[in-house]
Amino acid sequence: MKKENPLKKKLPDTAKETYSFFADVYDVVRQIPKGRVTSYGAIAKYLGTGSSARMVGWAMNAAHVATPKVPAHRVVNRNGMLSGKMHFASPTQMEELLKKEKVLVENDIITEFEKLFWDPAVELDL
DNA sequence: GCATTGACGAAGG
DNA sequence: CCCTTCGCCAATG
Repeated sequence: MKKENPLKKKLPDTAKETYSFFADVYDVVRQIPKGRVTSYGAIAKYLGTGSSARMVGWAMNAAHVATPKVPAHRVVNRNGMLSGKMHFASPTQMEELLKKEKVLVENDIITEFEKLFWDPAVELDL
């Protein structure tokens, strides 16, 4: 069952399969509990690592138009750094959102990232 | 159609 | 331990 896709307006035939990847990424990110965070690599791994973490980040770029809105602010790199904060409406938006969820951010790095880390491959237990 | 880039990550020096 | 290089895969120039 497909839902309305954010990029369906473009939807190249070559990317048809790739599209499932997008949907999966969005679905996983939406399942991230409040106050928790995960990494691009973790998501990629959960999806089978066959796609590489970069594709996750790339998918996030399109997540801005995904419905419902994907909490992309809960996704950071393996370093726990807010690498994509500059892609939000405001460079501080990501940080603000995280702090609202009791996620402390210091110097663009999530404090105790290891403790707040939410691994879909573990939590969702495949 | 080839070259560069990118919200990443792991490995090598 | 810090910095550089390679790999991934799709998009964009």
